[in-house]
Amino acid sequence: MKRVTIKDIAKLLQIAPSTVSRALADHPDISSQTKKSVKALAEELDYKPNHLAVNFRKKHSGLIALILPEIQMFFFPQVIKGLEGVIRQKGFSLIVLHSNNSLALEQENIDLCLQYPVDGVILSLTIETENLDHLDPLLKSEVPIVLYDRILPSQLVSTLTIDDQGAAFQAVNLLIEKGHKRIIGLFGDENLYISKERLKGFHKAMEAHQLPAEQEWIINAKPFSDISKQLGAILKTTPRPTAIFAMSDELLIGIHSVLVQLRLKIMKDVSIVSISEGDIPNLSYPKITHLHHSGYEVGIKAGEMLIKMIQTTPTQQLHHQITPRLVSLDSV
Amino acid sequence: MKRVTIKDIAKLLQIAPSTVSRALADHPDISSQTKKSVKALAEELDYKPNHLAVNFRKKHSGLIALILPEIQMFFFPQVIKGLEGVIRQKGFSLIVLHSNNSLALEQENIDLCLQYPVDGVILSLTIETENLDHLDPLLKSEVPIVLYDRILPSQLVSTLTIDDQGAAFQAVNLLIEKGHKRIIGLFGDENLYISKERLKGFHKAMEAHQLPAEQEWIINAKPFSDISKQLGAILKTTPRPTAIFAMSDELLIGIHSVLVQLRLKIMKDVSIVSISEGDIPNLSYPKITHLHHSGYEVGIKAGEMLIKMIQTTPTQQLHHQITPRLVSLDSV
DNA sequence: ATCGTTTCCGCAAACGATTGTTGTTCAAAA
DNA sequence: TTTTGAACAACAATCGTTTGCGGAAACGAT
Repeated sequence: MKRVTIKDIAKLLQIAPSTVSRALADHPDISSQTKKSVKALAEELDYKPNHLAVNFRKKHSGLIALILPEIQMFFFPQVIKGLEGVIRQKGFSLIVLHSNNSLALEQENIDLCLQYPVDGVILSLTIETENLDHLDPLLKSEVPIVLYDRILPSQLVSTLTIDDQGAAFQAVNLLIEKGHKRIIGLFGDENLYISKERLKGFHKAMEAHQLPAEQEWIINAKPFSDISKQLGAILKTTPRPTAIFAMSDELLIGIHSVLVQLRLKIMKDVSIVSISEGDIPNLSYPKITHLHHSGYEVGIKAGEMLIKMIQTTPTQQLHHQITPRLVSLDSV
Repeated sequence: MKRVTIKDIAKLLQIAPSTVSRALADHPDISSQTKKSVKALAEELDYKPNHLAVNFRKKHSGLIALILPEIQMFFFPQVIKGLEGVIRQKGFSLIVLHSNNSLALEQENIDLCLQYPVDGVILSLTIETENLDHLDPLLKSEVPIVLYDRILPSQLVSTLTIDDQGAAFQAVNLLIEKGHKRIIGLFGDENLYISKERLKGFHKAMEAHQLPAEQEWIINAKPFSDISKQLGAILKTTPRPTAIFAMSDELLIGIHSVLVQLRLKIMKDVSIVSISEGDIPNLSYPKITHLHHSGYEVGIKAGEMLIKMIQTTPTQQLHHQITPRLVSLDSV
């Protein structure tokens, strides 16, 4: 079925297409009489403007790209949820691109963004990404970029992070204040800026209390790898570590099966503090004390930042840091 | 920075834009000489065709919409991963829409799909959706639709499901064959077709072995609700049920904290079989025997079905059912 | 009666690429 | 020499919408 166009309406009403367009847009040049009849007919014919044409004419796509390095279970769905809401409300649509932790794919995704072109990009970097050179084409085309979570510090693009160092510091500090001295640190891939920052926070907290950092108690997990062997081995040493800090939900889940296996009880045998999206800590028993890193909040904020950048010209780079909230539950 | 257009190339080469277009497309009407020089210059100027213009002209957007009723943690990310891969490979992009389990929003999302218009829709229904009437406009515009997972049976659109009844039957049957007679059933929202089907499978298995179905042992959980109280209460009755069937990962996770709380051991005290995406069962200890419902596979298949529909005309409705594989681990 | 001002609307160009049609050139066949 | 037909490329229309500009009509003010 052919769809109704502005021309159809114009022909039926014996007026010019331009008039129809303006009437629909409530242009002041058009009499309220004309507007009324145009709108009535548009309604009747169920006229829907053709985005393809509008976007072409207006030279923007109404598309915002979210480029993900990997599909995480816990964080990413919440980011999407937050982002989608903000974006749709402002009349944009969200397109999702997946880099699969490959720099080459990330590159390819950026090319795609340029071809559309999308109106903005929200980007979390792959493990392989070591600099931001490949963003140059986007920058040159003045496509706003928000880098979040897995970032590299830069003044050329906007960035959105949580206070990674601070969060890790706070978590570990809490454990130490509760009397723990032998603390295991579970981190993500060691090449990630975010892992480095959180590791720094870990070390800072230890140093602040003059505690030695046991190198063997720091685990850097590759994505999707099984940490149970490493963690199990450490938990069998004597004297046994009494607390674990986990920098993500993925790692937190990994802890569970190890503890059950070794018949260790959370809280009684081992205290845990994590940086988490929030669902998993509440589904555990006992519930896990954590620093709440809300993907939902990140999604919303990222969307807001990007839209602000799109709507202001010349584009200004924004930098925002979310302070994670300590959620004290039952694991410490 | 202004981007290079076909006209620019034409002007520089003193030829017509149409010639440039055809040269780039390897049209036989163009001499290889011309083609070579055009391609060389295009390369040099880093010419990228403007999707906005191409799509407008060709009357398709290259967009495929994924409409989700809710953002699940385990299933949905894998679907995206599979889908994104297939789709990008065929030159489409994925846009994600979220209905938040509201029929009104689903409706709105469908409108959006029409306005673009997208080239195809992959849809999982909300809890509130009771019929497919609101898909009519899409159907009339001949936009291919693949309904997956949360479907309603229909001949008007393509459908992709797993053998829900069979999976549940197999799971429960396994438990019964291992000697269990008192089995708890954990299901999703009772209005969902998918819950009904799996419940049917549950009952069929019970009936096949002449076991009574205890109505009180069937739990229908609303999305995101806390099942621990209900489940905890049932597990405290005597004689205690000895096995649990969970129809999803979300429910499976819920079981864990209850069991830890009641100091019940998986396998020793309570056997478990679930229908799962696969990650959670392997992260448990002991690992959970489950019927593997691969989101990744669903994503890929859905993408393939949709693309086949897009590329064949007139559009034919496809119906496919994935048979979940039993993964025997340590929980039975 | 004349000159501004409004008010309202149409004309036509434009966005960038694609494509049906027409035209030119050149060489081979008649 | 004329005809025929490849081979190649230009012309122009087109997709649906927006927008700068110009112009007609109507009205009030001088």
